[in-house]
Amino acid sequence: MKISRYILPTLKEDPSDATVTSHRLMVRAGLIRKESAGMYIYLPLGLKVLQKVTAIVREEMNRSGALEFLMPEMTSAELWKESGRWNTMGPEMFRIKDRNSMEYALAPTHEEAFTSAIRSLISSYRDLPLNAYQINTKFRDEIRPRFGVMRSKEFIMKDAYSFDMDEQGLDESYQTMRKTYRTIFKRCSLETIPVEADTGAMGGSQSEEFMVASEIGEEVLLICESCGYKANQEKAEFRHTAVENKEPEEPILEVDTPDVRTIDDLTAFFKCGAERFLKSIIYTADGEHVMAVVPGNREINEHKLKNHLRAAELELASDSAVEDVTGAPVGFAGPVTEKKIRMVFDISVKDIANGITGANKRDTHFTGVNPGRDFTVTEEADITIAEEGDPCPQCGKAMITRKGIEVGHIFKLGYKYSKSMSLTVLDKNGKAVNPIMGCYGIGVNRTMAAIVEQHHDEKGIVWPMSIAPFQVLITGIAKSEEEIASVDEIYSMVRDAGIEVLCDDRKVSPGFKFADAELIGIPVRITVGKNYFNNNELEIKMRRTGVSENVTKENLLSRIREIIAEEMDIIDN
RNA sequence: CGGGGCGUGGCGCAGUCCGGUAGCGCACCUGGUUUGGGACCAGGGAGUCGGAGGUUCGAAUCCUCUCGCCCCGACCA
Repeated sequence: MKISRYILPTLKEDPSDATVTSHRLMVRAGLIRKESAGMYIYLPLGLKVLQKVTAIVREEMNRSGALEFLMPEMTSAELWKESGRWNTMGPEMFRIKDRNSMEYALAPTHEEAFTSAIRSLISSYRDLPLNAYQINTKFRDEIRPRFGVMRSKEFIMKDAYSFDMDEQGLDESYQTMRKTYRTIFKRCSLETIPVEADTGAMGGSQSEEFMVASEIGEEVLLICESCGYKANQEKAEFRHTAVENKEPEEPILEVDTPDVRTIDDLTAFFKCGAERFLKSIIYTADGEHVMAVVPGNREINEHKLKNHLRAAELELASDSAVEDVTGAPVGFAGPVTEKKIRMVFDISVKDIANGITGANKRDTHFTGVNPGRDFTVTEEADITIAEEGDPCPQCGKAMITRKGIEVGHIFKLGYKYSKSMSLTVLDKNGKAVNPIMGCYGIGVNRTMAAIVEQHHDEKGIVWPMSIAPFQVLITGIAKSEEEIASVDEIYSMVRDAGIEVLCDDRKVSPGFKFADAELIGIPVRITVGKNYFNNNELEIKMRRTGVSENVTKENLLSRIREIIAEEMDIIDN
């Protein structure tokens, strides 16, 4: 391909709306253009990269034995009603109607669609195990799309769904996908960290997310460098050490605390550490009010709380609801009360001695509050967020935190969909049983953006050979007609050898071409200029290392093939 | 949805406070000179100043409403 016949709108200046490196570089290098908020156009160069990523995903999925499908993007409301998600999916799902008022969803995911499709295709245990997948667009009405294609309203996902006869089979399918994912990301030259993930309240027993460590990541990971425990903060546990030698109990006292509501206010007022307070927050879980009580120095992990409560919806109670429930304005709630409200205590609450808590009365707190004596720990669970430095749940060593971009997710679904949608096969005894399912997703566009995050320098993108839009860029610096013909001859030779090559034949200055070459990041650059016209020397320069070498025209092809093989080798090993 | 910011040729911005009929850089077109690290000269095309309404002799500028976009928080690949 010649650039003179290509659309390659590179930009010298950063787009004003791009805040992260991958977004900035993808726009500047002419890979993508914004169509509107959360929707992007892939220009020819960007599409090539996307196709390379897609090809790797497809190859590895096929190698794992999975079968590729292509599902409709418009999924009928009936499907979603069967599983119950028509109501629970909420505003994130785009819903549309046809002229006959038939309702559809623009698929945000395809569990229902695949379960339904497979239901009509299989009937015997002999058909299992089965892993069905597709590479297709997903639509999600994101609250806030951002970071370019990293989080968009429309994106390409590889989604796979496994069907097995039993848990052991599911585990095998899950482990196969786990391995496949590691291979896929490795082939994309993307370093990922698999972490334990939240499985949610709706069932599902095991789940891992594949994270790319990055400062712009929207996920927080807790990592134990000692034993290798890795988990998403939503899920991460930490070891609670029981306090020995508690202080002697003091009497409970009512204290006037005018307008002292927050933990910061309280520590200033009482001149003591935040851990002494019993932070009591009122939530609404599926319509029921719940008081969550945690030590004042810790944050509530709403995922853990939601899972513990087995709630579908969990949100902070409104100010008026708090007043109804506690009899006091927000800021004065506490577990010492006659009121009937469900309370969930973090497992470390029972160790607090002579604590301070709201008195459920305006401008009033209790001091000297002791669990067991002043209130009963009725319901106990781990409901706080693990933080940097907390002891690892496995080995007790201090954990560190990292930010991560989630590029893949594998999940043991269990029977949720096979049961709710009546997917059955006959087992060996002729009895109808529900297969057990797993689901496995990779964000393809996000993977592409994550690769740019991991492979760039101050001049631009540095594509790994495996997903580069072209393997080789020829930069022609020709003046006369003869020289132009000469560049063209080199280009034809490389192209005809089956090498993916882009030729910069534009009539612009060399510096301009070199700067663009670095911006778009094609791994190998061949400069055809005066050294070639005069001395038969072609310069090969590697984008990744900056190392250059000279070859003759005769040796060019063999040397390029060698370099491509070497670069692919680096990725594989 | 809450908080903050921004909408001016394709892109990046100035002009807005203090009203006088739109400008700069990049990109684009023509001609010429250059060209192994983002060349130069000359000429040129391109903007309902996000939209609607209002105030005014006169609005990019002031007022009202509205739409869009970006950033910070709760969802997710």
